[in-house]
Amino acid sequence: MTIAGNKDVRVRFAPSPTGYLHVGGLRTALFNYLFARQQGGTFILRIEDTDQKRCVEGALDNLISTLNREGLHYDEGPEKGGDYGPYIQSERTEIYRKQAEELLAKGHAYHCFCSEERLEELREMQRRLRKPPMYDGKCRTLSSEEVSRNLHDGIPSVIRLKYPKEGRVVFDDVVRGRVAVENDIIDDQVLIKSDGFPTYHLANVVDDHLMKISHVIRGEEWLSSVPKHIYLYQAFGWELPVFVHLPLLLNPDRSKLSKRQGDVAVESYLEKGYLPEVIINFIALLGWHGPDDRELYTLEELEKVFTLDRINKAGAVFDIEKLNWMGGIYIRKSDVAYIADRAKPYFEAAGIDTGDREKYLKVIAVAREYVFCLSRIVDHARMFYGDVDLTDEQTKLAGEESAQRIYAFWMEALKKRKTWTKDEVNELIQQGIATLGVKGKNFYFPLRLALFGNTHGPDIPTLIDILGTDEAIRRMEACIV
RNA sequence: GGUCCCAUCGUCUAGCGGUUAGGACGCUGGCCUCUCACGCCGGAAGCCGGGGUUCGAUCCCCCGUGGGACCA
Repeated sequence: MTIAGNKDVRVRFAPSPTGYLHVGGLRTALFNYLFARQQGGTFILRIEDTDQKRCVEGALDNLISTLNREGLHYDEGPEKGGDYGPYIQSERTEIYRKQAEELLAKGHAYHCFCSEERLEELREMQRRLRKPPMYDGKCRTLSSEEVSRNLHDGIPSVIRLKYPKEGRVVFDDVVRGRVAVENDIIDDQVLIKSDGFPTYHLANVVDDHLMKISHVIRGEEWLSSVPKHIYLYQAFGWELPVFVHLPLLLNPDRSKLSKRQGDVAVESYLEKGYLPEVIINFIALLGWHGPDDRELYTLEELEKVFTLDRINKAGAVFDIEKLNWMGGIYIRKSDVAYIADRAKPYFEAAGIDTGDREKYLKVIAVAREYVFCLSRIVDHARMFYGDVDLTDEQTKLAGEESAQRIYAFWMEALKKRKTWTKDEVNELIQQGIATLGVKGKNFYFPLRLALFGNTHGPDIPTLIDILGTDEAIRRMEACIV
């Protein structure tokens, strides 16, 4: 199972196209991808859109583009193709129908003609009796004559799994170990709905088999439906895949990560300018940990070291604080030009002209020190472009007599030359302090205010270097009362 | 309600019978520094509870408690 170069390893990420990619989904996709790459296997994308109610226009394109932006390129799937297509379940309904027929013929499934009303009443009664809500098997024993008559009469029906009422299932999960479930608590799951579409359970098992999926790596929420799946595999006479149920991603209150409690769409993190590689790195560490204390990994590095046996069992809270920390690390450690290019759209959106490349790079080098995502860089960069806006209080500070003397000194000094190195500016600072008799904050704050619009920020030589001598003079002039 | 899963600092986690229980985020003290940010150094903070097994349990078993998921 851990032999590299295993061509038989075929895994899939099988999301529903509900409009956006959930971070939990991305984590599942990532682990599938990493396992495939680490093993030299195949990573497949399959779209589970049999629940038409949940499908959203444009969701598929969005899904694919997000996966691509995150670097999780699949080997087989929609648009790309492969030997086991189609990879969209709604295009495979004929297959499921045939498989359901087979189950019917083998006596592992049956037609159920119970109305929605009866089912509702049944549930209501079970609720009152504090019994687990499940189908009572009324149509299990229908004679073939009754079935064909009902079918002929056009009574709406579904096809249900004829799940055994006795015994127990025992199966192995790579993460959980051995799991045992009593059969009597398992419902006669609907396989084909009245609209002819299959349910998740049927489509999933059929596709996993036909697509030769070797390892089913998915979220823990599916663990409790494994017995039904196993029964299906056995009913068809198919070999079982290896099950790998991943721990859930959790909200801060430890419930399953949901839209209710913050952003869960990968796209929205991307929009905010979290680097794609940050999201991958961060999410890889939710439920998985490398062999040492390392926290920073590129996708390629993860591909090398990822193993299933280091997956954790317990759910993991999605901690935005730590994501932010990691975001900041990447923004500071990456190449300035790379960050500059990535940040450009945010500057354009803010109406800032980044045409002066040299200046822009200097701005980015400074502004990135303060942020954890690209969209925020602009907030720390806009003062280098356009005019400085001072509050009343700041204007008052700049208008003080000592501040005015400082400006006069600098305007006079800077005029002497076109360009100044940082060292030369530092010399000027020393001169200024000496001649004006002002030092420390009293010297620097008015300066930073005039040049930058804030008493906190980069050092003076850096500010003058970025702005250029002329602009620096102009800005101080603007502060002269 | 039933079933299943889970349980180490607030959070992410290392640990696979004997460790001063390690790392990271966050918090915090200090250093750097004109300020902020970065960076660096230090600190506080954890084995859910009770029984076993064992010379010895964070680790293995059972029960409880708590949390979660699924079923509708």
